[in-house]
Amino acid sequence: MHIDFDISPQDTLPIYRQIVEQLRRGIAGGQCRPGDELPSVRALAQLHAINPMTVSKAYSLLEAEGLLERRRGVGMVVASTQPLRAGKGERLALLQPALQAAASQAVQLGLDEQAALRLFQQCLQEEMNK
Amino acid sequence: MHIDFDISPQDTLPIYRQIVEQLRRGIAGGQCRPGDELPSVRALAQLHAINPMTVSKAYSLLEAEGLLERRRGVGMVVASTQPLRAGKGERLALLQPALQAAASQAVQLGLDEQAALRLFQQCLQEEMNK
Amino acid sequence: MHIDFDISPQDTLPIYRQIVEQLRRGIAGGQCRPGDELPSVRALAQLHAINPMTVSKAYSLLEAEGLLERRRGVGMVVASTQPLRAGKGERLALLQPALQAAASQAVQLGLDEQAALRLFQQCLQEEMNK
Amino acid sequence: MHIDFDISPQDTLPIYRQIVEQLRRGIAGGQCRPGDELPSVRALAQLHAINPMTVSKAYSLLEAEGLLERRRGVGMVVASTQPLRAGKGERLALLQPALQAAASQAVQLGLDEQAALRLFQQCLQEEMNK
DNA sequence: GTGGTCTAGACCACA
DNA sequence: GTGGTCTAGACCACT
Repeated sequence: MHIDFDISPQDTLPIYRQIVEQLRRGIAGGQCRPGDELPSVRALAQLHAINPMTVSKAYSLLEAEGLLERRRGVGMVVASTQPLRAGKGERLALLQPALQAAASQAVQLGLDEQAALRLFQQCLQEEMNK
Repeated sequence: MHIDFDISPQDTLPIYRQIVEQLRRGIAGGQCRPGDELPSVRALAQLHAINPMTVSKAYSLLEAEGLLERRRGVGMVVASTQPLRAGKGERLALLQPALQAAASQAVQLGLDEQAALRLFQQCLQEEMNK
Repeated sequence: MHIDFDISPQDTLPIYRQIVEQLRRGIAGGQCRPGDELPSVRALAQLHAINPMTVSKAYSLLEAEGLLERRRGVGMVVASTQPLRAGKGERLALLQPALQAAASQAVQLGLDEQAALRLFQQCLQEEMNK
Repeated sequence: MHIDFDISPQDTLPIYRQIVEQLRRGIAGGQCRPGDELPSVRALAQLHAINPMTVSKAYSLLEAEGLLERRRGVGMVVASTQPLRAGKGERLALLQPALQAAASQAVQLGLDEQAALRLFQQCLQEEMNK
């Protein structure tokens, strides 16, 4: 598993939920495939200088959701029941909340559609070139 | 003042910060102009079924920031020291974080630029017709 | 809410799951009704001499499952989306795992059906007279 | 020895204790008799896809308890000091905890005695036909 | 080595 | 007062 989590402790979104959502997207997007082993709780905790329990909490939630499976004494793996990649509609649905929030902000800021779209396009291109 | 706040109690962003940020954008976007009166703490609290202290906390923070002024007997008004509307570059800068986050999510989901842009356009149009 | 939890720290079932399952049964059985307030995390923790986080974990899981709702600043209540009492088939399904385990043990112990049933009847009557 | 262990890795009861308790019941029930040879650690581990150390741990505990004996070159056998079969009262006593727990659950679920008994009878019959 | 559970205690957001 | 999040650290079960 070579997903690199992007953890921001000062984000309002709790750390464990940052992990949950990034992993959820990684699985839906096909970046993490069924059977892939996840970084160990301790490794991930140390890498981002956070507490192991915080990572564990995220993993447990995803296990309860059925996205991850626990292999006793081995670690967590992406559940074999997951599709290799979610359908496009499903992935767009996962993206929608973020775009709705951004659209709401754009309108409140009195920006026109074209300006907002151009900025988003620019952000997308930067992100893809990372 | 006819800014209509969009409050989601189950959002991870605390309610008082939802108010603060929406008002900040309303001022930057020119929707709220210097001297405009804000809804009273009680009115806003009742309208959204939230605690008056939550509203009060948001107003106090904005007052401390200099965006709002407390007028005795009148209530809170948008500070007269505010520009009528922030410059477009400034407003785009305020929008950028949300779009960067969305772009990052889109890439993690394995979505292509076109699909993401179309969805954003759709969100913008829905938001403008509210 | 007057559900009295029966917590055994030395049970192999983790404490937070003891709470989860007892509450699940209490709701399915109609003993806890939609809107009922739960004992506060701190109160329950103190009553059973366990850590508040243990209780909190149980409540969070039930919230994620949709059985409980969080009322900010007030506490947890039984979700209003719950039926007053689950259907009989559903409640029997919740009981089945325990009975299957007991049946397996009875067979391993070489006990006959009549003896096992009589003992269960006796246990039921004792339990009902509590 | 043809005791067939029923191992559930996802059960909250640790695997080594599942083995210990099933064997304890098999001995009490007369299914395993003094001198009976147990499956080898490796065989049992392979059969249930569990770690040999887990099986070994279970056997060691039972040896310490005096229920099993280690015979050099042969393996583990049921201790010759065991009675052929425990008395019926004793076996019922071993079954009681499981039934008490089930009875408690039935009452919490608001089920009546008849329904609970019928379900238990059904479980017993299924178990006997295995 | 893996994850799970629990504790004790701190600080935050909300009413 | 309510619950939420996080930390640091201990011990357990399993590979």
